[in-house]
Amino acid sequence: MRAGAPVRHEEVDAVEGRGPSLADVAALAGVSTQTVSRVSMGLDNVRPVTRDKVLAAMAQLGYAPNTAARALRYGSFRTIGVIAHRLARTGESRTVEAVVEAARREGYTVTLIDVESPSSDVVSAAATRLSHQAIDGLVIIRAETATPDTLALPPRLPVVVSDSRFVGHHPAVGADQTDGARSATQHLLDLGHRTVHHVAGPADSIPAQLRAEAWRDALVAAGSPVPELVEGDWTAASGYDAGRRLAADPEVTAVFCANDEMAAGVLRALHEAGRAVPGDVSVVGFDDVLLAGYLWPPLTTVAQDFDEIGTRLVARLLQQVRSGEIEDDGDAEDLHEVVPVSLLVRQSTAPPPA
Amino acid sequence: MRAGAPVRHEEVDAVEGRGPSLADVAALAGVSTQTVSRVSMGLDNVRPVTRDKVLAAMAQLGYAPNTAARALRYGSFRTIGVIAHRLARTGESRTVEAVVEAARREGYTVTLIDVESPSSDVVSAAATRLSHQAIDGLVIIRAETATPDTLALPPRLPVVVSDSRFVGHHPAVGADQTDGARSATQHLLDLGHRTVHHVAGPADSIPAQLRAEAWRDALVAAGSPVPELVEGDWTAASGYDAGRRLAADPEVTAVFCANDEMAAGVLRALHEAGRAVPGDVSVVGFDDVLLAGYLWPPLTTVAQDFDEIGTRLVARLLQQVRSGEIEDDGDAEDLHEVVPVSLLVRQSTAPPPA
DNA sequence: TGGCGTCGTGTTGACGTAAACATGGTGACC
DNA sequence: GGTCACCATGTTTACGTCAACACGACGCCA
Repeated sequence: MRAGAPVRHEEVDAVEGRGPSLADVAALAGVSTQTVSRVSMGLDNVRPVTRDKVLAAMAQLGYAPNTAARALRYGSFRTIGVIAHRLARTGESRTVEAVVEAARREGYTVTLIDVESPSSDVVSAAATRLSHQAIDGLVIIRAETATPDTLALPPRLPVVVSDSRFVGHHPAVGADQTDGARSATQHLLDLGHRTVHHVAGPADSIPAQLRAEAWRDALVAAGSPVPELVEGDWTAASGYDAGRRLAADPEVTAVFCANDEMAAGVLRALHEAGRAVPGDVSVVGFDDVLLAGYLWPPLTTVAQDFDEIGTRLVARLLQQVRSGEIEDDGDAEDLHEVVPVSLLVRQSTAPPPA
Repeated sequence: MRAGAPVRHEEVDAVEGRGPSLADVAALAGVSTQTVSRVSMGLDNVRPVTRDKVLAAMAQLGYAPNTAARALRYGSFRTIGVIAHRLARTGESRTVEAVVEAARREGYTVTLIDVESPSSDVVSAAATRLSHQAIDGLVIIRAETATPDTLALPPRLPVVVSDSRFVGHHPAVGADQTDGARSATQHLLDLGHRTVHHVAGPADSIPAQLRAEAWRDALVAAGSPVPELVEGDWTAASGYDAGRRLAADPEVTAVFCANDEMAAGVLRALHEAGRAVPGDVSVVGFDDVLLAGYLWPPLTTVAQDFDEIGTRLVARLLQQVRSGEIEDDGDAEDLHEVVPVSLLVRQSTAPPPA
């Protein structure tokens, strides 16, 4: 039930720390509220003398427009909601930062919810919570394990998502997972490796699936044997575990990791096992996190253009907000924007040992 | 000028994708808006029969309460603002994540602004943007180079900050920088190093100053010579530059870096110079970023308890919000909460070479 | 000089909600 | 059986802002 949740306001109500309003400024300046409103909005049909009086009064009282009242008038909050999963991890914060910045350029602010789990019910609850707050649209970042069928979103709320499970349901913007994984794998094959091992993300994650698939396809296309993949959970710790197993196998000369954090774990495991990188084993990551270039050796990785993704997410969302149309059906092709990625070759990859 | 920025609303205005209101539901259910309001708020002084009629009408129309109107009535959005500097960097996202989570537990959501520069005017502008009725309180995370004198904040807005430059002006919660830097330095001295070099953060950053001071004090207290410090800008790249200089000096056997990212840069520079860590040179960082344990070698560092900091920031802020009092003066001691840090000894530190 | 546009400013009303107050009906108690 | 308390519900009003309209003053041109 959307509307049944009681909202307790007593404490806040008791405070009433309301600031000065148009009326207060108007009284002080000796003009009408409408004139103050005009000055506040920067309209030019106010005499300079009057304007100055009003500005002085505003400054004296510390006036700032009341967003709630404006939102009520306009039916718009100029705010977008963002649901992110484990903000501090991986590319999450990069994307959020880009979304925040893109929104700012458009005059929108961002309200953020961080969910511990990307499952449908948790994301649904977060969306409902946000919709009760003041938002005009919603950006869902990597609701990896949520499916469109089970995700209950408020009606009439524009939505964009940053991964591709929702293609055909909501507009999506995402990095070209497939091309990234393919070129990472191909890079290692081109260096002369017989095959490439893969440390994958969790099986229920769509990006993890796409990357694993592209890795497999690249191997098959090259006629290379396809080793069993090792599944991690995106964390460096899981990469370390995977790395220990891979390090024990002298056949392993090339590892493609589904993200940089797991790659860092693999690197540590290889170091501990005394296997040289890239001399004995080459390693490639995905994401280009800030520290990727300062791991040892500096990590070859697939760089996602987070800024571009954030910008396009916001653009796509505001397009819906402004048109008043929710793109919840229509041509699936149109709904999915793919942002190119680029392979950053650093020093963790080399030809296999002779 | 606080209120002068014109706000364009035409496009949004034209859309008017307004949902059903109390009045619509009331008309359909054949009751007054007030009764609908009571049902919507979950009050119990409504006859079950009437309630059911209203609930049915709500469901039929897909009614959801209008947040703007509620906020206007109450003078509160149940939202707190967070100003962060370079969200994707360092411990920033960890703190933001903790603040978001703590706010959620209290029934508040978080509106986020990410500023590119921590200077006074930029932060002031951000605060103004967030200001007043749109948020009930403001958390400023590391306004490192802003000073209380030049930082113009909206009046009557509860504020907490996460570093200590504002002690005596706003309540602050922060990690125990001094103890962290001291124990990091002492740890290296205890291992037998003659002295400890320091890669500092930018000179205008308060945490950087505190860490550098504590490092110096620890050396002086131990009767060790105090080498010239090397200044970085928190980035791994600057740490790398600093590391190249330090690596060239055979006298250097121990380096304390003001954050983990610069430590990562130093590690890379030492590796490239062929100096073993920790065999030839020991390195300590600060922050315990997610990858710290998976650098090579795993980095000894000072862990900040970001969760605790975030929780206390929110608690402190809501205390002000609820009491309606702004703690902008009073006992400076009371205004500054220090959260303990802990030294995590991993494998990047060892006794100096014989 | 009279009519008419234009410009600066004031007045009214509406956005959706909920508190405060008003009303009318029911039952209890003396 | 009359008074009173109480309960469910309706009516009024205010929150702050801004669009729409109203209005008076001035200047322009016929």
